[in-house]
Amino acid sequence: MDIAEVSRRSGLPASTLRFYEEKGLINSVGRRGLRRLFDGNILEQLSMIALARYSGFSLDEITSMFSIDSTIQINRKTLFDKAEELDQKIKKLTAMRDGLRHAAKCKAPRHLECPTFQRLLKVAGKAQLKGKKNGK
Amino acid sequence: MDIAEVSRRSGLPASTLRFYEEKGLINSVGRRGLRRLFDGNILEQLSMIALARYSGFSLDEITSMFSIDSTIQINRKTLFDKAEELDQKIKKLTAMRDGLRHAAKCKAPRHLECPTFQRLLKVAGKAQLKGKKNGK
DNA sequence: GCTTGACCTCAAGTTAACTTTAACTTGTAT
DNA sequence: ATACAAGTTAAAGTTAACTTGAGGTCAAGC
Repeated sequence: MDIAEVSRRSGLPASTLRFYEEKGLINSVGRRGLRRLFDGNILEQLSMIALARYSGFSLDEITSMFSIDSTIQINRKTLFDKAEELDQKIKKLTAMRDGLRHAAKCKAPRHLECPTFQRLLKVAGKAQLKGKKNGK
Repeated sequence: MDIAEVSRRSGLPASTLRFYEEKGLINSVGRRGLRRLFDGNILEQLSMIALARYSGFSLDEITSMFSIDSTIQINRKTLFDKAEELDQKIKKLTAMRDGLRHAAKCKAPRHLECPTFQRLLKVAGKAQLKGKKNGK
C-alpha cells in the first residue's frame, strides 16, 4: 500500500502520515525507491490514533500508550488511570451537554442567572481541573 | 475585586484574565487608576468558560455561545447542535474508556489484535470526524 | 515627597500538531 | 530515452491559547 492509498482510505493527508511516522506513531514497512510502503493494518492503527486524539490524548501520550516498540505490555496502571481520567471527563461533558440542552429551552434572560444552569455548573466543577497542560 | 483576587479565587493567572478580556470573553467593570476592577459574578463566568474549554470548545466558540453582548438570546438551534456534537463525543469517549479498561486487563499480546478491542474501535468509528479543525 | 509593589501595555516567545514550500528523485507510460 | 505525476526531504510557516519580558504607572505607606 502506498501513501496515497493510506491517505485515501484513512482520510488523512499524506503530510500527516509522514509527520506521524517521523514522530514514531506509525511505521512504514519499507520503500519502493524513495516511496514508503505501508502494511494493511496501518488503517486500524490510524483509527485508534484518531479515536485517542479525539478523546483528548496528545500525540506523545498516544505514542507511549500504543507504540509498538514499547515494553511488551504497557503499564496496566497507566491504562487504568487514563480510563479514570476519561471517566471524569465524560461526566463533565455530560453536564455540559445537559446544560446546553437546557439553555436551548430556558426562558431566563441570561443563562448564568438560571438556577438549573448554575446547579449544573456546580456539579461539573466538582472534579477540578488538576490535569497537566492539555485538559481537553 | 482586583485582578489578584480573581486570579486567586479562579485559579487562573492574571495574564490569562487579561488575555480573556482582550478577546472579549469577559469584561472588567472599571478601573482604579490603571488597575482593573471585576464584578463578583466574574467567577461564575470563568467557571462556565473553564467547563466549556474542557468540553472542547474553542475560545471563539465560547465567545459566540456566551458573550454578554450577543443578540439577547443565543440561537437555540446552535445550542442544540452543540449539545448534539457533545453527545457524539461522549459516545466516543465512552468507547475509548471501555477500550482502555479492557486493555488494562486483556491478555492478548497486542491490543490491536484483541477482538474486543477491535469491536470497540469499530463502534467508535461510526460517527466519523466530520468536524472542523478542532475536533477535541 | 519618595519608594515600592502590584498593576499596566505591547510585542515577542512558546508548544502542539500539522501544513506549506522549494528543490529533488523515480517508476511508469509514451 | 524522455517526460511527468507522484512521491521524497528539510526547513519554515500556521493557529490557538497562552506566557514572558521590557519598560511604564500609580496609590499607599513611610
